[in-house]
Amino acid sequence: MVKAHRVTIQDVAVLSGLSICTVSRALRNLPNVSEKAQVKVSDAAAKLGYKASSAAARLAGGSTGSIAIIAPTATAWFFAQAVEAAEEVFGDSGFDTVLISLRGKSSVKRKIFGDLLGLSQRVDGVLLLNVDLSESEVALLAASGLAVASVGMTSVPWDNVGIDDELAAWQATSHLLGLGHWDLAVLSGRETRENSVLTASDRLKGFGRALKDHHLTVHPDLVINSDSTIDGGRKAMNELIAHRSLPTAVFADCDEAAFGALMAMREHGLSAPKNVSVIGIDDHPMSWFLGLSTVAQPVADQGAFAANLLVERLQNADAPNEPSNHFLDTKLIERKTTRRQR
Amino acid sequence: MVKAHRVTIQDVAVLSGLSICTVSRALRNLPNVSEKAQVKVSDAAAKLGYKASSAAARLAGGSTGSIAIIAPTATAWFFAQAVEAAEEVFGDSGFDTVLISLRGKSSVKRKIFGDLLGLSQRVDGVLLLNVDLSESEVALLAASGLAVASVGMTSVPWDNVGIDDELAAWQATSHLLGLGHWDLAVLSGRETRENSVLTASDRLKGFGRALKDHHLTVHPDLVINSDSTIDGGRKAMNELIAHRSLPTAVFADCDEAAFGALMAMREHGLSAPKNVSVIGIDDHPMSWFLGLSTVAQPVADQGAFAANLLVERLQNADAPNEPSNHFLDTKLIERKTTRRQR
DNA sequence: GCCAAAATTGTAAGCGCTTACACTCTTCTT
DNA sequence: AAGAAGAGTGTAAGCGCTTACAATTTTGGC
Repeated sequence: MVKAHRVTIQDVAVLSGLSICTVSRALRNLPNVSEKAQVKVSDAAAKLGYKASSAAARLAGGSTGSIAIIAPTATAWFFAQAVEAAEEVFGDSGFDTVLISLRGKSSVKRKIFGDLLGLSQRVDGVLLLNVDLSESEVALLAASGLAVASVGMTSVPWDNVGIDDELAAWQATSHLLGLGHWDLAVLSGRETRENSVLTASDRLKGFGRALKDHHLTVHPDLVINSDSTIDGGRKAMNELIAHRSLPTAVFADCDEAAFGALMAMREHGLSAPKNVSVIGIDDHPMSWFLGLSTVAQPVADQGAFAANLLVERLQNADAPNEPSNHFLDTKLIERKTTRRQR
Repeated sequence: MVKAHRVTIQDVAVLSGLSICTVSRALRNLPNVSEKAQVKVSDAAAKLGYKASSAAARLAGGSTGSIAIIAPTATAWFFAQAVEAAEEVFGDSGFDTVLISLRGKSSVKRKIFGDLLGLSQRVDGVLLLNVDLSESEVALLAASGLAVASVGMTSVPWDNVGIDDELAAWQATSHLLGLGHWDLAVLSGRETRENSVLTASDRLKGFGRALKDHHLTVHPDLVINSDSTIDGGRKAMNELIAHRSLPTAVFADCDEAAFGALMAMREHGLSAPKNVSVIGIDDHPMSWFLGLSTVAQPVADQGAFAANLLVERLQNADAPNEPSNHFLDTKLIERKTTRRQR
């Protein structure tokens, strides 16, 4: 048996009786290739099971065949869902997915932006999931030559998919207000300059707008910073219970934080909706079980949608249409952790 | 301003006054480089901010600087945790992480193994998370030239980290038995030939062994196949409730399935431990909240540990010590979903 | 039918790195 | 002190692909 030799473009060229150059063009569907040649090449490539070496392609100035997903974390429910959905789209389109989790470390983000050239050497595009970027970082990325798309980011010069975070928060808060609550606290995702969940500020805005609609104002003491995790929600709620006056209702800006809040309440012998009404955003699979009222959002859809936009950009780099911004619908789901305030 | 030109090894060579070749060797810490040269090169590289092009390196026969993580899914709690922990280790060691989620699709696995050569062209190593491999696939991988490590896989010719799944299941089951239950059902992760959670069969074994220790036998009707997800557990439990006689206790082989089981019970007006005692494995963050008895396992630790082993192999390819197999400890956590059977 | 323009195909020069091999100095031997 | 062995360094040939640009063939107009 002959030594396993990688099938190269050369082999395809020989088998199809054409030059390497023509093969290269045919394989990439470039113009100026006759149909005959096109067919011959695809046949030969198929017969040989040829797959271009992404390393060689990249080195010569072509594409790498991989896309990076950058997310604040890969463990939170939202991100795990979105990452997997996007990975599926990328995989089906023949791209490798490079996962980069910021893990709350500004150092990771700094490393990436400090070596954007390096990144662009290794991937063709970047999918950002709720990454809090400074203006200069946005500019850098936009100028990097990388294709970019994002989930949950607004006013950004590339395709974006998300929900209307302000509206979602407004829906949740209005639900509480409609139930007669007027003493509300909010567990709001941390918004550090460094890296955080961008949606948090919009959600806080929505909370504020709902209050305003009811001629109420936001009391700073009742805006609690909270990591968007179960533990974060728990700590935030504990703080609220321990150090501040207990409101009659709490809006957590994601379900996991709401879970944590419920936990904290339980630890203090409190429960929802008896002592405090609680509502979240997400419709996490556990929410139904816990009876958590929430505002549902399609998560996997967002990831897949954005991934598709990115792939399309990559595949027809020639059609430079405007960056688009898509909003997916959210829906209030009333369950058992919220009830009318007497 | 001069056009941004990638800093190449050539630049480093010129600045350090040495040949490209020496620079290349120095940068990779190969032998036969004088200390003087070593210093000059690192200085020059640092000053220039030089980073080798992984594409060029790979093409020339060097390493790619990336590692693939292959997991049955990226959304399940266990995998999300392990993936992130491993990604952190890889990132800190300068490797890119390529995420490949099988998503229960045998086609994905087939694609990978059908083009292992292609994979080995794109990554230096592979971290397998509970991937159910056939013997031939194991052989292929082992022969692929890729460095391999895994989590939760046994009798495999590469480094592995896991828990003693059989023991964990035994602990959970024994707890139930010790409480006086003898009519037990098990929600067991699906073990299709294609791709599934490998640990499932070991956990089933542990369940069986515990029964045997108590001179009981496993009743096939009470072994329910279940996806290792909330929804899977829910369906499995629904099936159990609807079509089979209700046991006094249920062992779910992961916490998420246990959550689903609890949900199903709730839907039928049942609750744990009143009607049925329920125990899982994992110690998911929600388990405490739900009072779920379980067997805790360190998840991020497993991912990080295995990732470190892999990185070490990659970094000293010269020291070919035996593949090692590490077991991390598990611990029974008794909470409120299990109680003594009267 | 003849010639310019357009369409197609081929040639060859890299992309930035690794590595076999040749070469130049140092060290030890004896 | 001459020669062998070894350490350190350089030369040059690729790795498999893309892409100017040159060469060739086809097309179309008159």
